[in-house]
Amino acid sequence: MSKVTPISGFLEWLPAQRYAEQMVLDVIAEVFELHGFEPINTRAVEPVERLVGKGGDADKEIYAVSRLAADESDAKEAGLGLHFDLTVPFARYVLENSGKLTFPFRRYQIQPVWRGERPQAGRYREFVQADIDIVDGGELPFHYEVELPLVIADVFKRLPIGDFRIQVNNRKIPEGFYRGLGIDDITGTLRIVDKLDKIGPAKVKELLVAEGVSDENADKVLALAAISTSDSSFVEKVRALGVEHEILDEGLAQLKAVIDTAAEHAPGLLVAELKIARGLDYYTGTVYETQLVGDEAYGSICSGGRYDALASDGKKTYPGVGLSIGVSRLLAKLIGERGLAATRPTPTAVLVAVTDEASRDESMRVAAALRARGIPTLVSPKAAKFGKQIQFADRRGIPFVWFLGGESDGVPNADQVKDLRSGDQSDADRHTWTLPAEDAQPTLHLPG
RNA sequence: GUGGGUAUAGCUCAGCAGGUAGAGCACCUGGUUGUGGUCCAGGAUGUCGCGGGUUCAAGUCCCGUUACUCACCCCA
Repeated sequence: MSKVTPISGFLEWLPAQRYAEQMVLDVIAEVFELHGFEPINTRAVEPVERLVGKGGDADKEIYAVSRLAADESDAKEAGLGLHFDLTVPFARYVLENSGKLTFPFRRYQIQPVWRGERPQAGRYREFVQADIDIVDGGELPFHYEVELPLVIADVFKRLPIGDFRIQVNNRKIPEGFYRGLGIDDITGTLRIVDKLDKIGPAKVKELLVAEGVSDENADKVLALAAISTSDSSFVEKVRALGVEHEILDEGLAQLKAVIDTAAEHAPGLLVAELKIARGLDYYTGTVYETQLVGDEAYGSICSGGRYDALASDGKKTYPGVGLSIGVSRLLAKLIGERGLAATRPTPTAVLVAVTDEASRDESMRVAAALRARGIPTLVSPKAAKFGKQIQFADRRGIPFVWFLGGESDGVPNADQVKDLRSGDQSDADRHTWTLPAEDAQPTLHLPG
């Protein structure tokens, strides 16, 4: 083999970083469960035909999976591809298990997904998503669209990720608004408006006019997109633009409900942002997008929305609403750049020193006693000088070193434990000694 | 898929008018004969991404190639 090199777009952490990531994942799962979501996992592959056409123009990003030794008989089987999100497999899962699931079904799912696109900052070819979705057969009550962002807000509030902002819009607002203006190409218009942050209002207007939108209407489209409020005052601002349409009314009422409820349960975290569009194909109601404050250009770290037809078996349609946390993107920023870390870099709390190889058995007994009481413990690999053994622990971030008492003149001495941070060393009993509270359960912290 | 940048020690990088490779950090040993972090003194380390060309001589110039990276598209 030649030189080992990283593969672009595939993120791998060092142990301390992975440890922090794991703690984040634990918090996410825990909060999802607090909100009544049940865990599922789906296989990594789906038939290619189920994948294509389901994710906008994701087709060209799908990784195909085949055996190296595949021959013609294999070619007759359905081609397999790695899933590029968790929604498509979930939809399939719902259909496959519809008889065994109870609806409305609330599930969470934390898994890697794969997209064969060109990587760049915050974009990977393999990344982890943490999804929650609520799906029902036939009709899905609107109130779930209010509930979901509150779950996400709860997750983020429990993580030291700094300030964040969940932006919410409702697809019915631009749709109704555009229809009220007489614009028919809803998706095309949205697609152009979606570029607002990148190219600015002047360019957007140019593109709109080029698409046949009148100068006056283009201004109104831009005026709508400019509306951003943290309370329900956006309703009056939209009204002030003087456009009337039934769908617009519905959208405004729904978005108002989301924002009003959020004002009570997650004050300041949700913003009505009428320019966001999201996944142009299948979203039909509320859409969400989340930015880290100060890193808005980094991209959304949590997105989703309402779709009327998550899945359909021909007879029955399953509408759903879901949100997906881009765990890899979020952590590449927080762990990779902002230094988010656990309060110690390793799960190990104690290194039991080995005085000499003859007493290694005794060191192992100490370790067993500590482990039995839930204290992560490692026995020193070598009976090196104590200075070396302390250094071994220190370099790994193991906070405590345990020394056997041994005996002098036939009288046993007490074991001792040393706290490497303070240098304090004192007698300790292997059957009763416990970690200080702050060491018993490492937590996440963000420097600065 | 399109366009730009980079590629030298484990890491961050320097090197140039073409003349057989350097710094800092990290690492190892000792000072410190069983208690770390500091300090001092020593020490090891490179197919200079790969292939070809020009040249007496190429890390340095030219061509190609691969990988990484940034941006566009789109998205978590």
